[in-house]
Amino acid sequence: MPTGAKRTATRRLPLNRGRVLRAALEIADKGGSESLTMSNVGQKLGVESMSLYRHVRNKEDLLDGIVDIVYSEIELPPSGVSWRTSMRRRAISAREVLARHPWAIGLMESLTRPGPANLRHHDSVLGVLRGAGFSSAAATRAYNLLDSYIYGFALQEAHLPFGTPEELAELGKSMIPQLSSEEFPFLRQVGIDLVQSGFVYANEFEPGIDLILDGIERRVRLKS
Amino acid sequence: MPTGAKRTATRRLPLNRGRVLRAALEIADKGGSESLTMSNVGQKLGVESMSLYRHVRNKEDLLDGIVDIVYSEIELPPSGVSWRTSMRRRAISAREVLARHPWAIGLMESLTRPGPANLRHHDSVLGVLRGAGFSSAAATRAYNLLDSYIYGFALQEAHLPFGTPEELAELGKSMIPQLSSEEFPFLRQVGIDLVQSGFVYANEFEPGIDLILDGIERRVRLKS
DNA sequence: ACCTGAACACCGTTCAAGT
DNA sequence: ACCTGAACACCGTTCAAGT
Repeated sequence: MPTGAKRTATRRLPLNRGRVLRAALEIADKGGSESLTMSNVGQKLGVESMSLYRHVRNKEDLLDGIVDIVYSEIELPPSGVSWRTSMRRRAISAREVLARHPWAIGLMESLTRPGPANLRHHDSVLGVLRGAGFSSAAATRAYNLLDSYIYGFALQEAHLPFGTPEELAELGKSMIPQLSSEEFPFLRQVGIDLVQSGFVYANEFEPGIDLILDGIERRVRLKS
Repeated sequence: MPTGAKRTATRRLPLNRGRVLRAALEIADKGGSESLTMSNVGQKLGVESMSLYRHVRNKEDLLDGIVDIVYSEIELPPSGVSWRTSMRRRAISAREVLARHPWAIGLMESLTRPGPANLRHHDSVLGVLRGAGFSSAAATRAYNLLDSYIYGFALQEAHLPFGTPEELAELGKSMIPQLSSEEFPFLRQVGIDLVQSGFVYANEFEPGIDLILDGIERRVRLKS
């Protein structure tokens, strides 16, 4: 009788939207968005892919759902500190979350149909900026500047073929010799210099955010 | 005899990589990346999808190819002007090209396997910055700041459900009433203000680039 | 109430066979 | 030399039928 007991037990846990979305998110985290198929999600839950359609309308709905979960992981901008500190903390959290779920960056179409976590997040950010005296136009501009930088940084980071200086060094060893000094002299030289100085892409994020916060303070905050 | 003459004539044009890539690019421009299937590309060329494999290794190769074409459309940074002017012109061109080919932004994975246009572009940008006295580290930082902003801006622009103030107004009419004043007060207010003032997202790009160029001038150019 | 077998339309891709 | 028919493995999705 105990034959297949475990499988049956696993099955007994009733399926629901939350379990489906969590399974999908784990699959995407592990294998990227191309591994996220309805069939894989079903398998992870001990169920056929067709069963999922009772809990999500279709794959698009599933993607919207997991993108909103990712959004919910981003720290809301703290209150009780200056707008700069608050925006800085939020930006760092956002990049961290996107680095953890790199597949999510390419799924921004979902923002056309924002989920509840997304809306709440937007409202909080705008609240902090408005509370610090930004006009609606200035708050929008500041928000857009920060998010453009954050998403663009994350987008590039997600597709970087190296992370650690060691990986960069390895990549440099194989790539740099292929860059002819006549055709790509600057690329070659900069590549050599970066490898030699142990460049770490991730360290570039905070100086960039500070530069942008500076500009916002200086040019955006009290405008219109 | 003239039966099918035209079709035959079209077929006579020998297939080659360039024709395949150009057809693929047109399809993506017209219908987005989800309409870009091997079958559609073949159809556009009067050929079965299997014939394409003589000219591209596989679909990934085809995507790499069209992304590099997109890259080639971005204006190289002009020389003979200040680094700021040069970077500004390049940035504006890059955003314009990405707005014309919004599907390309999600295909950045291809940057792991950069094509010739991509390499040439990188080399030119680094050349301008190095020529203006930027160290390798400073040039990398400046380049990364600009590109993060450009890509992030384009990524958001590509998924914006509105372009013109009229579209924004229409969207506002349908969305704003759904935002409860208790749950999303700031989002609601900012939405109302933006609609009322005729906000145009695209106009935000240049002030943002100028803010970043300012920061680079001030903080990055002469460092390390 | 919840799950699935069978079926469909559509992908990318290979390869032997056609011209 | 260039193209294609047939075939395969894999998608997302619907729906009638099962428990």
